[in-house]
Amino acid sequence: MDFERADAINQAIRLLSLRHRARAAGLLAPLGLHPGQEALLLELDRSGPTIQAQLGDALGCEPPSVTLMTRKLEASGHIRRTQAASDKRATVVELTERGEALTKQVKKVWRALAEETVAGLPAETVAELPNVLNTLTSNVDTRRSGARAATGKVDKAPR
Amino acid sequence: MDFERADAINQAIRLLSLRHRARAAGLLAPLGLHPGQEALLLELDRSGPTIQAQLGDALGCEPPSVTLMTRKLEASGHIRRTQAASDKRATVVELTERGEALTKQVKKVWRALAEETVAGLPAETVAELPNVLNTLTSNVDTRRSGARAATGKVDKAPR
DNA sequence: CACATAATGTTATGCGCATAACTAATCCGT
DNA sequence: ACGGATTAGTTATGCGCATAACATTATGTG
Repeated sequence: MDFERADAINQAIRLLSLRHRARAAGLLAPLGLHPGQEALLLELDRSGPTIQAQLGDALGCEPPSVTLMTRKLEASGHIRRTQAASDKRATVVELTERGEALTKQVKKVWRALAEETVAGLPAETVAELPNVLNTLTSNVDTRRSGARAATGKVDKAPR
Repeated sequence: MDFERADAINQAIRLLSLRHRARAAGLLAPLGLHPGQEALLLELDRSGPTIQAQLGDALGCEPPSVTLMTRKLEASGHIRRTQAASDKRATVVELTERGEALTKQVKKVWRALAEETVAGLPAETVAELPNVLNTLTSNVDTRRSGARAATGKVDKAPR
C-alpha cells in the first residue's frame, strides 16, 4: 500500500474519532454526561449488575478508567456500587432508578447520533458498517490479541 | 433505525477510536512520539511551513491543542517556530532536519499501521473506506458547518 | 483616521483514558 | 495447609484534546 492511501485511512480514522466524540459530547451535555459515561450506562442497562472488571472489558478500557467513571457516576447518583458477597475484592455496579431514567434518554440520543452519522450512505454500506469497523478494531486490538469473538469458542472450565 | 443497530455503530466507532489510537501509540513510542504528534509532522511534511491556525484546521483540533503540540515538538527538536513577517500574530511552524528524518520513520510506521488495520478486508471495501469514513466524519462535524467544505467541491463520484 | 470587530495565539482548567506501583483477596500446586 | 501467583480495585501521574478567558495584532467600516 502506498503512503497516500495509508495516510488517508489513518487520518480518516483519527478525524472520525475526534468528531464523533465531539458530537457525542454535544448531544450528551444536556443530559449532564460526558462522552464515555454513556457507554457505561448502556452496558449496565444491557447486562444488569456487573463487576467492574467485566465493565472494563466490555467498554474496552482499563481498570483505573473504570474506577474513575464509576466514581463520578456514583457521585451523580446514576449508579450504585456494592461489594460483592462472593468475592470481597470485587465491586458490583448497577443502575439506580435515576440512572435507568437517564439511560432511557441516552438511548434516544444514541439513536439520533447513529442516524446522523450514517446519513447519506447507501443502506447496504450502513448494514455492513458495524462488521467492517469491528474488523478494523480487532485488527489493531492488542488487548484481546486480535481474537475474533465470533466463534464463541471458550475454553471449557477444567474442573 | 432501532437501538441495537445504532448502538452497534456508535460503539464500533468508539472502540475503533480507542484501539487504533492505542496501537498507534505502541508503534510510535519507539520513535519517541505520542499519538497526535505524528499527524502534525505529516502535515508539515505535506504542506511545508505552516501557520498554527492552518495546522489546527488541517488536524481538526483547536488552537490550544496546537500550541501544546508544537511546544512539545519544538522542545524535542523536531520542529522550529518563527514569528511570521507579514503577520506579527502568526507563528510559522516548520520541520527541522531531525524532524524530517523522524517523519520518514513515521511514514513507515503509518503505512504498516494502515495495512495492519485493513487486513482481511476485501480490496474493494478498503478502496471505499476513506470515503465512507470521511462521510461519517463530515456528518457529525460541527466545526466546518456540517457538510462539504474542505476543497470546495463535492467529495467525488460524479455519478 | 479612529474604533469596533475579527483573527492568532497563549494560559488555566477539566475530562477521558493510559501506565505504573500498590493493597487486598482468591486461587492453586505442592 | 501454606505460600507463591493471579485477579480486583485504587492512587498517582501524564498525555491529548476541549472550552473559557485573555492579550496582541489586523482589518474593515464610519
